[in-house]
Amino acid sequence: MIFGEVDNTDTYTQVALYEQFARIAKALANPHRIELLELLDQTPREVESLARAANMSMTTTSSHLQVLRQARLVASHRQGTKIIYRLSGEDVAKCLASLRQLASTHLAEVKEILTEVFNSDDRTILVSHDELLQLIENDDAVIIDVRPVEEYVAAHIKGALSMPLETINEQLVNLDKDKEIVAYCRGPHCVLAPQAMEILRSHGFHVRRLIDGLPEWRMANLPVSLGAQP
Amino acid sequence: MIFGEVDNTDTYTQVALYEQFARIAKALANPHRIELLELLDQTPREVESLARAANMSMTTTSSHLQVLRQARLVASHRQGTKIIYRLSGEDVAKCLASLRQLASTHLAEVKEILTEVFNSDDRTILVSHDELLQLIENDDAVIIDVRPVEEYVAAHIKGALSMPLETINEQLVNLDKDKEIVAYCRGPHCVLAPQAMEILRSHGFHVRRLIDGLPEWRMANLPVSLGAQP
DNA sequence: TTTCTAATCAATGAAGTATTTGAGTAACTC
DNA sequence: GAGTTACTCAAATACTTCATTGATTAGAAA
Repeated sequence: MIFGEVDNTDTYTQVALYEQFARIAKALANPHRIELLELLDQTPREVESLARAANMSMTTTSSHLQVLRQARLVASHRQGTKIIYRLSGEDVAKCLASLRQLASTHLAEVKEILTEVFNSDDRTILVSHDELLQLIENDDAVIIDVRPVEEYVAAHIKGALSMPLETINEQLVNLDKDKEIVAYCRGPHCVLAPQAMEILRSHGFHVRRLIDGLPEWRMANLPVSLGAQP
Repeated sequence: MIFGEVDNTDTYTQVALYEQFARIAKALANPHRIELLELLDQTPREVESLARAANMSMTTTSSHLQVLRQARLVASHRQGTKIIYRLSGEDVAKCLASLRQLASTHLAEVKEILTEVFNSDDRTILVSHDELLQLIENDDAVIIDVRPVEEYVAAHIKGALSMPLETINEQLVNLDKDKEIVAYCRGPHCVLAPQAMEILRSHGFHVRRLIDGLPEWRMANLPVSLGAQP
């Protein structure tokens, strides 16, 4: 065994590994695909639903999904005429979270957006998992899920009401002004809950917000319910 | 305040955030840049050293470093005529690790390479952090660092000998055949230590390997020494 | 000052990506 | 079997990325 040969072989091997790592990153290297992954982290769903939620054409959505599938970030199965896509594992969501974290600690642009949209988020307004659990147990607050109904139906925090941002104005009458409200949405960087808070506040409600979103709650093995609102 | 307006603003905001997350992923989406980051995770170093280690031209290396810097994954400072690059934070290495993990659990290509190169890695051959600490304390093993000298000088496991792969054949005479040997390199997917093991085994040594590499050891706050070998 | 070293910049062509349009296919309904 | 739904595939186009070439800059040394 000649030394040089081994060295070459293993240099190629190392490069092949770097290529595979980069392959995953390439699949993540597009804003639309990031959005698709975050949508799939809420619940598995068909192409049409993803296309609508991400505001893209079916063909474009489909081709992005192919890219994600080739990188093994998503998997799919057929259900009648529909094809249901899902994240291929929990580690995909973890990697996404790690990307988000990098962006929010290092990129000035992200910090700027965060202070702008989440400006109202001082300590006293963010609710931790533990605190929300307490509130649920003591029935001390109304918890509202401001994501689209479809996502609420797939999974929501136990006891939460569905109050999608699109229809929140019509549902305000059902809310008790004397009770504290806790809103939540898709995750720590989702703009739905902050926007809902603004609307509710302008109507005189006292509202706080969960520190992250449903996927994090689910991953922490905290109580989740399925199905539509009674 | 009209509802539609707010919705639009915040849709744009959300898209802007996805763009920033994708910006980080784009910077990671190239095998050479992954390699540069792994090299920088060993130790900060100048462009020429990176170019040599990654087997690229200075110009190409420099331009990849610009891409990494624009995504704030690396930072740099001048030292005389040289410009020293470094990772911009610990979370960069963590994100890389998360990418590697994704690739090794989901990509068949990676699994294949891993079983091929790391085939000799059954349980009994991998040494954990705890076990290596024991071995160091009891002086029960010779620990060898098979990375290039430059990286050994920057930081190495306390008590380890520098035995770079390139010169390992000449250094074999210094090794005690009756003592156990533990090799380590840049990380869990670095091919240096597995290759060193093969060479040592073919010469009749009993050798095992650390489960990961120096960066992980350092991050775990385990004992590290600096400087050249006495 | 001139000269050297280390690194960046600017321009090019080749290769790869994203989106649209239009055609094609699998499964279900009637 | 005809028609519909939900999706994928193929070709065309505009755009981006990569490596290479040669030129340029900042700082150190002579």
